[in-house]
Amino acid sequence: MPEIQLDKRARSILKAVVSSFIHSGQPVGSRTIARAYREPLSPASVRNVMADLEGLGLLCQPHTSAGRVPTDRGYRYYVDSLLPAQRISSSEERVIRETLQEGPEDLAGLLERASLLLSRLSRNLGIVVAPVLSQTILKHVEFLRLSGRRVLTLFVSKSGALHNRIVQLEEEISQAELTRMGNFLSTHLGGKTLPQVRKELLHLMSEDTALYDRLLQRALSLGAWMFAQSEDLQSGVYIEGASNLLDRAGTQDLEHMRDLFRAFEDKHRIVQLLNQCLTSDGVQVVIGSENSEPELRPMSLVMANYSNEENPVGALGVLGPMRMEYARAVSLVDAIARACTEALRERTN
Amino acid sequence: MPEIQLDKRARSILKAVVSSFIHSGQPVGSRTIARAYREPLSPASVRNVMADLEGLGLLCQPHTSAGRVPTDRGYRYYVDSLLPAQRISSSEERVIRETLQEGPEDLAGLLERASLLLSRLSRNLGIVVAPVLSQTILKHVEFLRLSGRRVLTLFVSKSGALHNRIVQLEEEISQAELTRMGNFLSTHLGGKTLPQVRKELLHLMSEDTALYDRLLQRALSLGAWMFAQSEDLQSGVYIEGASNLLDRAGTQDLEHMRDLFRAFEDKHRIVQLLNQCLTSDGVQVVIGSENSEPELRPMSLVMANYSNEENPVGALGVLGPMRMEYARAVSLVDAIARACTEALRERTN
DNA sequence: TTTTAGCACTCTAACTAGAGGAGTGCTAAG
DNA sequence: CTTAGCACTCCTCTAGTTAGAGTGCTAAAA
Repeated sequence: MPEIQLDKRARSILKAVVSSFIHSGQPVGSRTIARAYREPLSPASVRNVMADLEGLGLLCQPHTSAGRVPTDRGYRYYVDSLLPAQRISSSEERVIRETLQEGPEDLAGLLERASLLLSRLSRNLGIVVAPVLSQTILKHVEFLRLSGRRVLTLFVSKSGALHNRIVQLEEEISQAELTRMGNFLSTHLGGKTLPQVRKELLHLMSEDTALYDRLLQRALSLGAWMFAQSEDLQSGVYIEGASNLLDRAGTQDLEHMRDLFRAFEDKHRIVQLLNQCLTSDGVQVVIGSENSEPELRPMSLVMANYSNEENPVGALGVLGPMRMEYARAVSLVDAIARACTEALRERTN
Repeated sequence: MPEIQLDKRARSILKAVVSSFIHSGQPVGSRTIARAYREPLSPASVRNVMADLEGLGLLCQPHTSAGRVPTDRGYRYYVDSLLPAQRISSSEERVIRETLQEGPEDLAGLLERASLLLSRLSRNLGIVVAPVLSQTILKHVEFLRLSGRRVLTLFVSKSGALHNRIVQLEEEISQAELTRMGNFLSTHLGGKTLPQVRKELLHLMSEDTALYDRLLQRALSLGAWMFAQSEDLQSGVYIEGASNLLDRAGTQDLEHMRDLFRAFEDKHRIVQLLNQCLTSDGVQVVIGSENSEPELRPMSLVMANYSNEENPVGALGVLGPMRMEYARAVSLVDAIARACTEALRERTN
């Protein structure tokens, strides 16, 4: 895609068109722009510029005698080069900090609250993806005998996330023995990330098995099972505010909405989509057809990652119509991502 | 509401009208019924009967020259007296059993699967409410020191449900001490239901405090905090299949859908709604305006409860348009509720 | 007494035609 | 380079018309 160079007036007019369309949802005519322009400029002049912008593929007309509407590339230019600097209001900032730092909940609660904030404050769909397991630091392992050979295996991460599964053992084990097994694994594996845990387990198992009593051998194999599986443990996705999307949808968008909702039933795809931004910092904006998922083509996604003390671990964002308020969404996502990072730090210190 | 007595023909025609409307979604004319009738009957005769049914408030016309549509009372009569006996197919039955009994997950996973089954098999919205806390039997208490004075408190129920919160202590406690506290509470409170646990805690605390060392006193107060709060721990709700609802919605139902989705963001209300059926056995059907929630008025809800070995503990159901396939929904909800009860029994034995 | 054919009537959905209006592109003058 | 003027396009809204489905009523048939 060629770099597009626009002179000052063209930039100014493009910005006005996009802003106006975002605000009204109606195609923007030359008169509207001319009126709103600071130095008086005739509609005809505006039309000339708009025709140029259309030639560059930044604007288009729904039909010959309608006003202009931004194309995907138009939005892209707007977001990249024209976005009015905006900070979230200090009162909103405060709400965010208080909501995310005071909660008495576990990690899941924190993330759900974050998603709710994204949704409420942007009036769009809020999405939060839980920390990836590869960055999760193991804190504690516990085995609880539920009944007979049924055992609840659970581990807690340093940031307070809780993962659990139920396993059916081949032979019964007493709770006392299970407790010993849990303590053994907690002591030997605590503080490591899950990939490290897996490696360490393999290492321990390959050592001269005579060193360990039979119980601990079993502990190792149970641990291996637990953490081997943890790859497909779908890390949670927290989606809030579906009704916001429906609110803005016109009657003809109904089909899009159907597809969209159906797509959202496959959480795996959402995770992958959001986790793209684990590798690069800052807020990212994906506009309309740039989207890899066909169902999201008529939408835009504003997203960023959040970190534990060292690395990006999870992602969050706002999904809305292409004519969303990008300036606001960007500052909002940025603020909430930072607040999540902050809240995570507080938990682990 | 007066008992309505209908003769054989009227019942038969009402049934045909409701069935036809459920199937087609179009107002049903007298010709349609006359054609589908086993013994040939003229449209005029059918019209007479239909006029009677309209007089009884069981049918109505969208406008003078349209066919008939069932009223809420019409659906009610159909569900109460005309519902064709139907059992779920044996292959579906098998899918349900396998899905709900083989899963290696915790309780949350089981309930999510149940919700997914309800949604997929009914092509409507599936809703499952987690077991109420008042019936939850405590299995184990655990305290984990996350950092500084931050402690993850968690308890596990007999059926494998896991509840956790994070608490900020006034003074630091070592993990060893926390473990002792957890063991103490597990031993003294395990096997009791949560209300019993609360009572027992109060009792223990009121005893001569000199009997206990300081640590155990702290354990008691932490436990009291933990379980006192557990009342507002929103028991989970698992809702799946929103896109199904959208699929059937016509363009003019868009507003209803908005309201509906907005209502569903308040999970508390959903819990209350479903938990109504904890007190009475069997499948219950709530039709249209019978619904207590105004947003659900254009919808119908088919629901039932599921039990642990003794008592009803949770509820599940299917929400769909008033013209849903009641026969199928009823048998489906019944089957899945039974399967959940069964799966719960297996877990706790 | 019950059923049915016939008929006039009602109301909607779909189509057509025309008026009004917003907005454009082009041209020529400032 | 800007702008006024103008012809043109195309959408949207309204009103009027038609076709069709379905009804209720009446009177004849069973």
